[in-house]
Amino acid sequence: MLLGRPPGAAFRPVKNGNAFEQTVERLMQAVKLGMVSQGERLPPERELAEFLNVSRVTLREAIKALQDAGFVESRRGRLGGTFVLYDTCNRQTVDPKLAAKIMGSELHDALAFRSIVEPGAAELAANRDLSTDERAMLAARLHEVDQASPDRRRIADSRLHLAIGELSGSSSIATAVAEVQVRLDELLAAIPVLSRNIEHSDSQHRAVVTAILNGDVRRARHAMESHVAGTGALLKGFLT
Amino acid sequence: MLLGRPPGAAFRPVKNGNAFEQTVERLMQAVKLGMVSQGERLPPERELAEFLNVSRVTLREAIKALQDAGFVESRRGRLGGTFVLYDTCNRQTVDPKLAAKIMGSELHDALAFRSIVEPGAAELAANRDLSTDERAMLAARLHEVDQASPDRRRIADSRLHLAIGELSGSSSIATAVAEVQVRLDELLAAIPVLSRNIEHSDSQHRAVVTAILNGDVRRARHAMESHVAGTGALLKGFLT
DNA sequence: CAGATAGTGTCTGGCTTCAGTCCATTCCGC
DNA sequence: GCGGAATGGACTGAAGCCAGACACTATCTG
Repeated sequence: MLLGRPPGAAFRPVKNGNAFEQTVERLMQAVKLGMVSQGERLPPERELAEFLNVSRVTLREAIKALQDAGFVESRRGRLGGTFVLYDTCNRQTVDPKLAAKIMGSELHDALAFRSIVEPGAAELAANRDLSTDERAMLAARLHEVDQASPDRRRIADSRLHLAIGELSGSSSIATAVAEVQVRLDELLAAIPVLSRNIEHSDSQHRAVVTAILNGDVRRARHAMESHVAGTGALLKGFLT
Repeated sequence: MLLGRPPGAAFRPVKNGNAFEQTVERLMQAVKLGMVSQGERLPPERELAEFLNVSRVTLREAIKALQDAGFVESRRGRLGGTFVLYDTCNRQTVDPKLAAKIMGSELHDALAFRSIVEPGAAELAANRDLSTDERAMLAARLHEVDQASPDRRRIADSRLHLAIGELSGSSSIATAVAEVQVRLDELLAAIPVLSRNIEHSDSQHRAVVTAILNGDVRRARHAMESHVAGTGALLKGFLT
């Protein structure tokens, strides 16, 4: 695998892999990041296929794979659909080999990207006029993290960050936040759950959410900057 | 085209279209944004196909399409390759219908994304230890914009922004900047070339580049923020 | 009980895309 | 000049993916 210098953004890949694998991965992510939770139903196949821009056959093959792996279950009939059985807590922690592989610039890049995207999302969210529902949803996500048992903490954290992405009001930003979460998820799950770290992280979460709810743009950005810098440093420290 | 509510980032498309069209578009972009300029040669087909993650057949079909359209020319032999004939200055300006269509949230989203990504890129670039070559390259890009004739201005502007993206040191950020440029390119090309606007934009470009070269992180971000806010407002004003 | 409805499950024919192989052309170094 | 190297050009068989039609099942509504 001896490639020459990598090309710039001009000739980056047009696609990432085959449709089937991509679809499986996307669905797994939706479960692992808590975008759909245990017991919930996925959209009907026809809709989902359209969303993912994939044929129904391909989508069904992907779902079949998840069924075989025991993650989802499909039922027919009017109230049928595909339901999430286990959202993957109790995941095995990342193996050091993988971590080392990823370390080589992948991690650095992901963290840099995050340090731009997430504070931006917080800023945009703080700058918007949030509806009552949106405010309630954000508060609920924060509360989930606060109350989460250790094995559900990671997923609750994801959901909070994802929510802030959505509240930015820009679907591109929301997508970017989701992408960041996916890239870092496994590594973040490997950080040992020390109460010291958790308290710190929780207080930063609170600061971010409070600033957003108060429409304090500068503080929202700044709080999120500290937060991602903090967990970034933790990650780098833990993986070296 | 009556879709229900759009799904969140969870079920965003796995791919955007067929490989052939995507490839054509990617190559066109590389030309239109000045990533490869007039007279320059594309990488050899075998490499390029690997970069784009597309089979050589597909790539060749795409190149064939560009040949038929008269944008590139291929020559065989040891010093052969595929050469760019015309980088598309003298493009027709955007038709108002398209603009109106795009206006509906697409423009808003693109500008929001840009307002996060480009200042972030400037900040990261300012924060890096740039090599002599990199510093020279950045200065050269700035000079190109300054000196550009009206019909080459858009392309020079793109190249400057793209360069800052690359200098961020994060390939994800570089990609995001490229994506933003692609999304806004046609619209930006439609802004009338008033010397008032140009001077203002130029002085902002200078401020950004100076701050980056001086390693002044805060000023770099701030200057870029003003710049994108400015052209954003100009765009919205012009298209309504 | 008899549709109507909203889902999953199955099949088919055809287009797209792929990896691999070999050919043709041009230039370089000896 | 002559052989090697670097490129574009052409072909093939297999695999992937698609749109669409049809079948099945469970629930709701009258």
